[in-house]
Amino acid sequence: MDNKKVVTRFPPSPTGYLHIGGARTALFNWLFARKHKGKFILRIEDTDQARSSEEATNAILESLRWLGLDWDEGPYFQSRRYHIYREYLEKLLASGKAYYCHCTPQELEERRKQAMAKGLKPKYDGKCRNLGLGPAPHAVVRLKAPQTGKTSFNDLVKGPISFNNEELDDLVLWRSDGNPTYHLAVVVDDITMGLTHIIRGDDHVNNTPRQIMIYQALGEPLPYYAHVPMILGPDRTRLSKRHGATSVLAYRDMGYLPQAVLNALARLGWSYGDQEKFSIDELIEKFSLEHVGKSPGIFNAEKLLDLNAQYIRESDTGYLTRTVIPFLEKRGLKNLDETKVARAVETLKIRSKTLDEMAEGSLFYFQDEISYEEKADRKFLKPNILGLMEEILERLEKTEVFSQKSLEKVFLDFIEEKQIKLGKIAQPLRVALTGKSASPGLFEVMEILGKEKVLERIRKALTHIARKT
RNA sequence: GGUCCCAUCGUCUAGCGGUCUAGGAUACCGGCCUCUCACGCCGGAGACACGGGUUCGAUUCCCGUUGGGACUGCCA
Repeated sequence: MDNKKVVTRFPPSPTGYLHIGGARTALFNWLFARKHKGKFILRIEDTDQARSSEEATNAILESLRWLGLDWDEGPYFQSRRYHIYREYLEKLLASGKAYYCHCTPQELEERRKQAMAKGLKPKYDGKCRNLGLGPAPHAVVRLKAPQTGKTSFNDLVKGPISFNNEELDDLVLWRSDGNPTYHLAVVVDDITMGLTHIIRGDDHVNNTPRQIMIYQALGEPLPYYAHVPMILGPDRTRLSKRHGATSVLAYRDMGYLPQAVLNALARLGWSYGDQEKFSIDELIEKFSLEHVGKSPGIFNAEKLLDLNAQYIRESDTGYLTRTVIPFLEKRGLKNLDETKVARAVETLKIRSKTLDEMAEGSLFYFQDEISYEEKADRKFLKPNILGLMEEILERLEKTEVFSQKSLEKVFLDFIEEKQIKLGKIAQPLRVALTGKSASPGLFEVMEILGKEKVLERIRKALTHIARKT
């Protein structure tokens, strides 16, 4: 097995969107496969007909694509592979490793209760185990599991794990409705697809001995197991919808960059010394199961936000421009001039934590009319500034070249003459031009807005202030 | 309840017996820079759950306690 090509998989069940935890499992499998030049398979586990949906499948595929986690094979759908599971089931039946069980769910429920009442384990009591029953309308097929001894495996992240077989019971392999159960389908798929490494959430640790028993009953070699700790919500319970934004697509829609999400996910549970930032290539190069931690972690949304801000700061302006445009359009802006968007992006890169924030912060560049933030209006657009503003308007009217450099000169000369601080005039002007008290640098704003727009907005502010007197 | 897993700053984590008066990141608090907001820089506060061993020496190894999580389905 050691010299065999590595094969990993991501097997979501399409019962909902892809959440952070699932995405991390997918990422680890993907990284491990890429690192070892192996194969990464996508498999949709839709044996639960009632809960599976096509929308969920599509959302999962879209999430993986957005993250850039490409698969080499699949997506396979378990619902289309029943003949294979059936074939393996027959093998087990033929070899006496599995048997038909005629107990009804109600009977089982009853006996489970009784066992609990007596303080015994609520497991299947093995009633039909040696009855030699055949198929029947509501029969299920169970694995004839070993009842003594131990089932052990060496987990690649947790180390040796062992279970007493007395703890386990004869699990159902085939349901009375004619469908395979999860355990059978998983094991048969993993065998037939040639899986070498099973990297999954540690909520599966307890399932592992059952699955190992199926491998053994089938006489198949075991894969390596690596159980990654769960991701918890802030209340330390398993991450779920209750914890707010947990879906990958939600982060996309909030204006996160896929690299930032990937980076954050990788660092949740895995580490490489003190390094915090990794490019995809670096992740592939440096990822290893040995450095995956054993303890569960809480998803740190603040840190992701900061990482996102860093990636935005460092991203190529052209790329940011293309990705921010949908966020501007979402705000009703049409026919955007890409060159102008790029210039706006250039000024907002270092002050935006998300693309959504960037879009919000750049609205004033594109709107015909801006509105003043109430507080900013009250604080800076006061009558006492009228004089200075009129004077600077005059100078700007006379300024031919509206470049940052020349504008800066105009202002420096102006404050020198007037013996005032730049802030004195800069803040009121900022509000006049952007509507806000915080914005990119005044001169870059003016350059991008252009002379015409700048003059227009200053004049508008002047009438606005005049009305207050 | 039973089984299994886990336990370093609020959070993510480094640490694989002495290098630890425990390092980084984030968030928080000061300061500097400055036309605002950011960025950047400097500084601050903040953790080895507890109790036994093993050892010359434990954050690191073993056991127990406590705490947390997962599983306990004809769901995956």
